[in-house]
Amino acid sequence: MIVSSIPSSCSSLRGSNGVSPSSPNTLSTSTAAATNSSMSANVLTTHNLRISSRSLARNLLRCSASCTSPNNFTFVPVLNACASLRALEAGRKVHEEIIQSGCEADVFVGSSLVDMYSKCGSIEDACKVFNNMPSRDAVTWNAMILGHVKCGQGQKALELFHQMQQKGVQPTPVTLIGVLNACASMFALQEGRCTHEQIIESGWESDVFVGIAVVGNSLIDMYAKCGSIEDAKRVFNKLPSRDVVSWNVMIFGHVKYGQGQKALELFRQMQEEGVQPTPSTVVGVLNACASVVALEEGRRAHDWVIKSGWDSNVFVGNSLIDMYAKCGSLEDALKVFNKMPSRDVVTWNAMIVGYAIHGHGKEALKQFEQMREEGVQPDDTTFVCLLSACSHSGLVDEGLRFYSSMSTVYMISANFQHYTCMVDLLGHAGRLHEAENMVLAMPYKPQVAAWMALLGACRIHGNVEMGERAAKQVLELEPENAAVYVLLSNLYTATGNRDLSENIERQRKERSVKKHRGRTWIEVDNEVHTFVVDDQHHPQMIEIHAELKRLSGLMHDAGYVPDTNFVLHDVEEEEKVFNLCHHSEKLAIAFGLINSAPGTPLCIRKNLRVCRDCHTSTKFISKVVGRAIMVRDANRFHHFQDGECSCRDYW
DNA sequence: CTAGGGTTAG
Repeated sequence: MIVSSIPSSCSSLRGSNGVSPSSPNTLSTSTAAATNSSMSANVLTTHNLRISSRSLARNLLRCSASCTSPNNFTFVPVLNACASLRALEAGRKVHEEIIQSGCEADVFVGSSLVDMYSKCGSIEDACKVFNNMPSRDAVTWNAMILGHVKCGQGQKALELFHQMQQKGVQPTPVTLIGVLNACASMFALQEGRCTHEQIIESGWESDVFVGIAVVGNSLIDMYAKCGSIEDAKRVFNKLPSRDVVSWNVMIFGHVKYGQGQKALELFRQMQEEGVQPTPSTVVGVLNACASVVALEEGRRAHDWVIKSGWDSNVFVGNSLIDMYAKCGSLEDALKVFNKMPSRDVVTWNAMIVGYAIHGHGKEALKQFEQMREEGVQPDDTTFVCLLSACSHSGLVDEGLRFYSSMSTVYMISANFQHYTCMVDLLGHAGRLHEAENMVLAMPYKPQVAAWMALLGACRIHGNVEMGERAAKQVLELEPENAAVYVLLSNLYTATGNRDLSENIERQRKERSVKKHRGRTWIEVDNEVHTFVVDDQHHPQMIEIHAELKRLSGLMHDAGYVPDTNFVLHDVEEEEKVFNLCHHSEKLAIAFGLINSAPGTPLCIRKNLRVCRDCHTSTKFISKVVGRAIMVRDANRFHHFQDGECSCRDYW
């Protein structure tokens, strides 16, 4: 009956053959579908997101303008369409018509308006509509809560939840999803726990765990994002029915907290249980591969992506680029990039970063030029990527130029990450005073990262006074920051202040600040192996130690002299006597040499920065065994070959 | 009418 109410001028927009996303007629067909409430707006949301929002919005407008008497049933799907296409202006026009037609007071229409405005990025308008509504139901409140979460106002979302309860409106499962998302977005573990308790106490738990996995999944996600993997696991194990999203959030949670291997195990387990993966799963798996340099495992995932036909998915493509770059194969990253049918700004950023971490600054800048030529608008992350590319390659002038053009040409204002990159860039280049001025010039309270970058630069260039200033600032903000003690102690040692160095170590111990353990990963025969400092538990430890002894002899003959003057900054115990076996990196290298075919390059990943001693000894190892060794540390790649390293900025 | 998980940087 709704269809029959559409006047003849709209009939050209009406389609009866469903929706075919690839045909040029999709626009008009689905617009009519949206106008027909019985077909629901889902048809439109699922099929048309790829189509230019402007042209669809035009069609919608044309349609709604020519319909003589639209009612509340016609407005809702039209608002939905505007929301899913982020067509704010079209949405406003529809709003005007709603006011004229007098359906403004309808709860359904009001809720849809709130939803439309918040999805189109105008939370102010959403609030205005909400405040003027004569009656609101749970859906209205939900739309408001979710709207605030999506625009980053988690605190406001929680306040709305409390108001909703005060007004006696019963929360629905969707409310809980919104509240849990709000907690996750603010890393508010306490608040999240309270919500969990509330769910149990209120007896909504039966709904949560039996009827709808979505709330359970949101709980897992909230715990994982707030850093409590243990709680996430507990909820996961209690879920009576797990779906693919339950597994996905677990996989992501583990990757994010440095447990890439565990994430890969979860994925295997998921397959054993016969759960069908989704593109999201692949993204999680590729992230996990990138985090532990599992190149072979990553390639297998890529094969499977192609078989599943997901290679045109932008998220998947972006993750593939990232995985290949972080696993050391820029060639494969570029191949994926070139084959992608559609790219977004993230695709370009990922490629720029790929070049950056490999120390190919010039290529990174070329990639940016190409991006501009193709008319892709850079975002704030693009500039973080570019500035770090300049920093890694010592391109100071270029970095300064990007920094200024960012705000003048691209209208992107500098955030604290950009400042940190600039401090790093200037500091590495030895322009310490300019770097310090950069920190002091930050328009907001300087963050720990900026002071750390300055301290790192002082360590490289041996500026004790400034280093002490920076360290003091960090400790005021984060007294538990172990890296400050390590860097400062190394700075003292490097400048011949042994007493001061020992003193700072003593202070660290007195305040019981624990150093992070150094960890190294290496993939051999499709399997990832992990080593920690002073590892004694590996089944092949005897062979590994024998190999290190052999290497040590060869290196000695080749002229290697260990630098015992330097505190090894990734060892747990204060151990100044040089010992090859301490470093997780050396254990991994020895393991790789024993277990892989001669001539194949070794690719290693560690969680801390490569220290000076590791750097020198790895150079020697690459020389005496004639193997290329690639080490990916916390920030970048170091390519060692025949006793040389491609990276020259620190040593 | 509202509804869970996804890509890049530090």
